[in-house]
Amino acid sequence: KKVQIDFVSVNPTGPLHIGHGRAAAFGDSLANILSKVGYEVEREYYVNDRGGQIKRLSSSVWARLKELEGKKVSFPEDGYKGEYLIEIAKKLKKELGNKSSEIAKGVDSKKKIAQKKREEKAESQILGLLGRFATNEILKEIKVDLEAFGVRFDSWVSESSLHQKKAIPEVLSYLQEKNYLYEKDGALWFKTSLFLSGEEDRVLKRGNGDYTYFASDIAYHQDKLRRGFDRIIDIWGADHIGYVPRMKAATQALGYPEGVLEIIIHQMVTLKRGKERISASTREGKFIPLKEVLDEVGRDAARFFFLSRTCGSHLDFDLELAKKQTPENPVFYVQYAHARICSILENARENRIKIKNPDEVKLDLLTTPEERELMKEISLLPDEVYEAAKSLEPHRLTTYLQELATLFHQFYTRHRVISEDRELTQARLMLVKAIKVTIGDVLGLLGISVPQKM
RNA sequence: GCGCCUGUGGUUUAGUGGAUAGAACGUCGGCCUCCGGAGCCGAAAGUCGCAGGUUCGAAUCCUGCCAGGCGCACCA
Repeated sequence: KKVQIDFVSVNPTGPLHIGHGRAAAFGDSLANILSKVGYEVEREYYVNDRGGQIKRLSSSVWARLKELEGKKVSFPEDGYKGEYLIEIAKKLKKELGNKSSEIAKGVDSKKKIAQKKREEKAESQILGLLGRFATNEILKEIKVDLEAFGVRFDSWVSESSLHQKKAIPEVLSYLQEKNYLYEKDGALWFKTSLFLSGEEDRVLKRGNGDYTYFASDIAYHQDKLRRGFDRIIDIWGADHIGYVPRMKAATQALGYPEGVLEIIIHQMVTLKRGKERISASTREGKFIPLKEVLDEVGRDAARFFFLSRTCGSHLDFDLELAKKQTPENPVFYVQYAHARICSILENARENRIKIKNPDEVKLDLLTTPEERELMKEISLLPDEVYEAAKSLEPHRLTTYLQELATLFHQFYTRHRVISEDRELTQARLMLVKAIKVTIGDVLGLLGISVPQKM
């Protein structure tokens, strides 16, 4: 069966921040888990590279560009205030050389009213150019950050490619045929209320002829559904919660059964610095970049932290605390168990102990409570993975790993693996090897590294 | 105002209607002749937001209330 997971899909208007890290860790790990239980999984990133936000981005870049040229500008009120746009403006200036300033000058100086039309045209052209450049640059940064976080996508689909394919008018005429649309106040509306009581009808095509985001999103989902997936999973932030019913209604309108589209909402990550709460806003430029978190607490610790909690819980991320906790982070507890086992196996090798074939080893020698608990725990692995896949909850696996590591550390302090008793040594080496494989597999599913040494 | 989500020791949290609610951090006290002390053992710390209800049995299901988060556009 084929499943597609759409996650992160951050608008290319700013770098990834801490909240996106949660979605990235969650989606990536979920993809690993589903693939482990036999699904053919595709990871997709949808790029919203059109619309009002890109216009705002463009004018923000333009303002930064003018600033660089020493002009006083009033920064657009609803613009993106983050400093990353200054870097992009610098880059833009370098690549375009003097050309940009000439164009900007031409537009800036409004001399005659007759010129106004031409200026407006030039302005929209420049903004378009700036928008494409900035979007591109930001997307590049996003890809670098994702790579550093160990997340790779199989497929990137952009909103503008849907426009090029004329996918939106196509899907609208389909809905029109089905009689799911109507005109009112010069706009084209979708009968959401037909599918869900309590939902209001929504505009798909505005009075000025532009399509709304909802319209292109319907086209996008139709495109996905046509690609033949048995399941489509969208992972969205809580700020899109109100959008869920609408999207599900649209899927039904397109003639697909309820349940093909699953939408997982992960709650926001609220940032704390001591007692002060900071809401992560890209627009205001107030956010902690994911990159910064990775540099400070590390990829493994960050992923484990995000994956230790249910995605429905509101998460307080205290950067100071996270940094402080780094050496005590449970991820090291688990990794340490693995490294210890590697060290035991290395020790066995140095003592020239040959590890026998499984069928030659007397496992019934493992009779201590610690050994029995460990064997029981290891045998739970398939169930744990299956349950994590079924419930779409990767965090079960972090809990499992901690339990397994605890049992191992207890066993380790109470019993020696390598001893005079050769038969017992063989049995324990086998046990310990099984634990190693188990920890390695699960850490792999979580996208966390599996160190031989620490 | 309406909708969705969340409330579990000081802090961060796990918990698929079932036994004495598990951990981790922090606090206090122990454990290195011997495979890695990033470890182990122990202690203090909980009216599972509050109040009802369903049930033989509720942190878990239902209702109401309180607190916090996120939404409620011809924005994306």
